[in-house]
Amino acid sequence: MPEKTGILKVFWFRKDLRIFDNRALSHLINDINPGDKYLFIYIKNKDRLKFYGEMRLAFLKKSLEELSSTLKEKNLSLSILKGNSVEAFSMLLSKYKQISVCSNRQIEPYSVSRDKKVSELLNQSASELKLYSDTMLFEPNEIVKDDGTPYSVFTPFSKKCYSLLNENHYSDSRTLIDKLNPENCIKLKSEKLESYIPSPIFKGGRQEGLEFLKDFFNKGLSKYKSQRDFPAIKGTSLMSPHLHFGTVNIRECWRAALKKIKEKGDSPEVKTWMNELLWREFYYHITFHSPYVIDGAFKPVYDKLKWNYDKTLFKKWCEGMTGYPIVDAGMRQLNKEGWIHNRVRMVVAMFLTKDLFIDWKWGEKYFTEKLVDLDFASNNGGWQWSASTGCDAQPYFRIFNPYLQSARFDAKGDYIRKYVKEIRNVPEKFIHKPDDMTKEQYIEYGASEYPKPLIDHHSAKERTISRFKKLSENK
DNA sequence: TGAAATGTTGGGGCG
DNA sequence: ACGCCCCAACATTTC
Repeated sequence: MPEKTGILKVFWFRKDLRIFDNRALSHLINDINPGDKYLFIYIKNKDRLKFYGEMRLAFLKKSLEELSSTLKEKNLSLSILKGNSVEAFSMLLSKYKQISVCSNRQIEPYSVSRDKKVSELLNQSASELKLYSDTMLFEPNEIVKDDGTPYSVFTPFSKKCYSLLNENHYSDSRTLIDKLNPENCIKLKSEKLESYIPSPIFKGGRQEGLEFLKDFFNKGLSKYKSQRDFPAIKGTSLMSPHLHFGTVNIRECWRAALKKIKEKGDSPEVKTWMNELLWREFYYHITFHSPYVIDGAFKPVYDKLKWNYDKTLFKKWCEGMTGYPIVDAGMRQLNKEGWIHNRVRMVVAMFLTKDLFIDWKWGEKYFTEKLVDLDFASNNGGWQWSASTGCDAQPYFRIFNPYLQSARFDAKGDYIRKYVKEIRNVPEKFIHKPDDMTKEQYIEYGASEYPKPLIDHHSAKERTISRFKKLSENK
């Protein structure tokens, strides 16, 4: 067994798969003395990755490969370790007397408890885990009401964000990677990553993320408010998976928005996007302050709702076979591309929870398995919003009519036609509600294979409202 | 980041 | 010409 050597400085990549403007990495580089040995790691934990869908694994692989080759260009090396985090650091502690680990803080309950365990392990060996703020513009304790308690409503939360926001929150931390002496970079045996077929939209890696951001800055940003709700148009930023894996960071997005405002003046179009970025922030903060949302309603009273647990209905929803074209188009896009347009995300979530009255946790789980951009906080927040179990519950305001949503946001049915091939030749007047066609018309337009609606929206809506009402009466 | 029901208004047809 | 009615379009309220 080799003799244990001196202090090792470790950078632990997690949801920050880039060199550029990486807060913890900037700190590490500043802390490194000329003779210090250092190591870059990513920990491949099979027990966690088994929850990832294949397209998401492909995204992760591509992003890690790109990160690794960026480091290689500087003669530095990324080591991919195996096991869970405690096992990986135990292994390092068996080789090095003392290690100092730098990483960027995560707020998900799982991550918080993992970091606590890692920290305790390291502390036993006079080692440490240092965490920095990078994933969000604000740390959860920074945005609180005047009485010190966290916000549970978005609008006042966002106002507080704007009032406190200054350049320190979004400035480039300038990661001076060139300062490192490559000779001191340790290289350990790396784990292999399995190959999967990527999403047709997102392949992963920082290069793609930057291209998307640039493209959005040039084309979509100044029309964001007016275009973002139409799923047939490329009106959204497509930054979500890159923000999740940190191939592009939140500050780069924020600076892009500010740059646009500087060039073109203050515009509600750009402001709307900034608000969307703050929604992400909001749900992160909610998750941090109310970790019980991982398996329960944000407002616990709604855990008393008696959801349906009908596997047959749920399967139809998963497959995009509900007979509601806009819902089916969304679910088929999810299955095929690992992504759904945000507007349609709300429509399918609303249909599952308010029409089929199936537990939002089932939908949340299915999205977790399928989405490339899956991010716990945004996904959970979005599902609870749709299910009316979250902050600002208000079930009356939270029931979409799938036909009206379809007619309003996909008027010509372009989006529907792209994913629901059975009805692609149906005329506009029937595309949102093929059920209005006669048998002869179904045949005439080649739509005979398309399913009849699983449920009647109007009666389903009434039933759902009465279930919510009953709950508030019993309070 | 709704939808449906209800209320209001104003222009045009028509007796 | 006038007033009444209808109804679309828009606004407000309610769930």
